Amino acid sequence: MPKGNSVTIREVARRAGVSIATVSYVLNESAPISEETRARVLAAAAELGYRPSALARSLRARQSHTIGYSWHHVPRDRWHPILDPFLYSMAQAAEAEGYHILTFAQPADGDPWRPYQELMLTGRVDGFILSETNRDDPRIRYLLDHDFPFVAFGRANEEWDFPYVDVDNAAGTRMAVEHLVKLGHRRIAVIAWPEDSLTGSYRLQGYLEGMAAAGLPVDPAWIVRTEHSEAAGRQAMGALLALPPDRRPTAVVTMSDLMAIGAMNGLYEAGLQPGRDVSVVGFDDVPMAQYLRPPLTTVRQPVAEVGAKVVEMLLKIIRGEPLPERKVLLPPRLIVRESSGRI
Amino acid sequence: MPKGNSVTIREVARRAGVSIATVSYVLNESAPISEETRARVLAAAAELGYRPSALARSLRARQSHTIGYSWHHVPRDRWHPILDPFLYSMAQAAEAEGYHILTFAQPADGDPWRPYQELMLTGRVDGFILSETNRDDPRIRYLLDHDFPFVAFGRANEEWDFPYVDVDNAAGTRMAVEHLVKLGHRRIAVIAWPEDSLTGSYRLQGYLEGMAAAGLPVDPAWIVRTEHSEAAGRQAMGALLALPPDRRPTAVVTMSDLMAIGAMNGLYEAGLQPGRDVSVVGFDDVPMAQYLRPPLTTVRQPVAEVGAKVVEMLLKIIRGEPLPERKVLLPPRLIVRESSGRI
DNA sequence: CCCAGGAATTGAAACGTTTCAGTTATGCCT
DNA sequence: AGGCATAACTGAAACGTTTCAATTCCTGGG
Repeated sequence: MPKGNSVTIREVARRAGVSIATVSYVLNESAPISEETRARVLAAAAELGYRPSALARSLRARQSHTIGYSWHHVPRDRWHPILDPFLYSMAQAAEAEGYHILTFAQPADGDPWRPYQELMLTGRVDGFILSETNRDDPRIRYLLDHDFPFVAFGRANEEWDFPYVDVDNAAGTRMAVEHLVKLGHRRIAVIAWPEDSLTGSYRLQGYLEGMAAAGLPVDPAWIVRTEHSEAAGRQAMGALLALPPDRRPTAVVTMSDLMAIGAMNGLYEAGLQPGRDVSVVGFDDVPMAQYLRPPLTTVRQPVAEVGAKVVEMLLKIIRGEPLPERKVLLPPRLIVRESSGRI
Repeated sequence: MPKGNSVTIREVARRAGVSIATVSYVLNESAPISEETRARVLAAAAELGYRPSALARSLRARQSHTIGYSWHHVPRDRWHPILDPFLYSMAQAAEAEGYHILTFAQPADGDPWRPYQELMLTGRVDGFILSETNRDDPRIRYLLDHDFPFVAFGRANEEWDFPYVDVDNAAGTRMAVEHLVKLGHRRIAVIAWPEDSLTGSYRLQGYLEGMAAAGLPVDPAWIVRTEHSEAAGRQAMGALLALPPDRRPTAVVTMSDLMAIGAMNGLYEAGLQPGRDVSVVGFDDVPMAQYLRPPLTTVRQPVAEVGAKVVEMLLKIIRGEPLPERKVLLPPRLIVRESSGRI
């Protein structure tokens, strides 16, 4: 049977010959204590290796100093492009302020807000970070209705007023289009997500803005909406290649690196070479992207910054401090590699 | 200022017209209570939406019902091949038993066991899951010395007695070699990790066993030890290709998908085609592997099973239940795709 | 010489549970 | 009818903190 720890404030007090209140005051520097007593308490605490119980402290303060985070699990043929850096930067930012991240699974069935409710009602967390939000997101609805602290990585309904940090998705695809235009492309297609994806609609919008800014017409056949998978990306590329030569796009912008890879594979299947015959641009800049053949031009999201920012904002909310900016949009960066072709 | 929750057992007791002890007994079914009272308490609790405070409960029980997990952060040009499925399966397994996973960051500097110590002494967690263990792992040493509950995904020094679950790495590379031998290869190389990697030494050992079992000699030049990166894999392949034709390997086993990708890129650079001119096998089966050109033959680790198992074992330890098997080795699976060539 | 006032310290309550040790009411046996 | 076991329930302690309110001890002013 392991012990864990068991030295309490009482023992420190006894060893230093003072009351537990004094020990608490010394350790938290929350009351004037004579230098001599202070030194004695500190010494006793150090000798015993005393660390205050986070549990007792939390109970008393009614603050768990914990932040909840859950992510959507994806099937094994896909991946979560940002989980690692996002979670890591959140953990770092939280720990710098004495908080910790509690990760929980999103059960496949049942109301999506259930686990949030449970954590909230049992007082296990002081707030939540959400990611992969969408329009009518039931989790946001729930937290908003119950006035519980949270910050989202991603937006939702325009009319819902809640704090979020998001990447300027439209700017990302706009930059991709601008880059392709600069390379001389005029017929640029987009492999987009279904209409129910809010993030997808921002990215599509960026494409449209980019085309409009360049004064290029958009053939409706160039906008392919399909699900987020490699196979879908491949099929979409097949459909684009089936267009008559004068309408066939010479470049394709996609919603994700996964779909970009599908698109490139679609080109190979047709005997074409990505980056030479047709340019392809992805979104996410997963680590693999740079090692693909050809290396993938893609839009990199400032994931670590988002992670640090959402935590910073959430802690302000939890502490009741004013929140200077409730809605933050961070710019992505276009990483140019060979899949978009040579200049 | 958000409220969180605040309905306590006291209010439930008042509403049901009983003492708080009775409420507790009803809710935990830990004492005989008349059916009538039971119903009244349950009704009161439901009407108030009462959920017991996890904090108070933990303090009283001296159990946080929380498990700590930390992972090594990697630079952006690499990735953590198993974080998502591993963390997810752990969270699921833990939650089924009323536990949660606390994730924390490993600071770049300082003793690696510091964050473990902090969490342990403050009573925030009841135990830890470790991953990416190695020989002389200071975290294992620390937890062992302090007799604190933990289970590792991965092994360490033979003489250290601690509970772990690991994938049978040797079996993985052995299967890879067998597969290649079956395809007719006789000169099979391995791109391995530096000697200080314990996991790497198991995987190398499996390669050696596979070669021995097939009665094939191993040319020392076929064993290239190098760091875990795409560039290293590429250079290693270059070195292998530089061997004289009669010593040049026709197949290569690698320690990871990342290095396999490097190896394949090395082949392309030399104007060769992976899977046709030289076979390549990876390790991990990252989601990308199947979309590579050619799709990568690789060893898949049963990550979700490991996650469920380590949690199951840790909870047994925490609860003081007997642990039937302290050292578990799970078999990996070879996923055959085209990078290893046609039969 | 007394007392106000401040600095340093302490006792005890409170946070919300669980559970031990008791108290009441009921029914049964002799 | 009296005693006693049992069932059902309750009061209070305890988990380890923080912090309010109270207490002690000085010092200096009148």
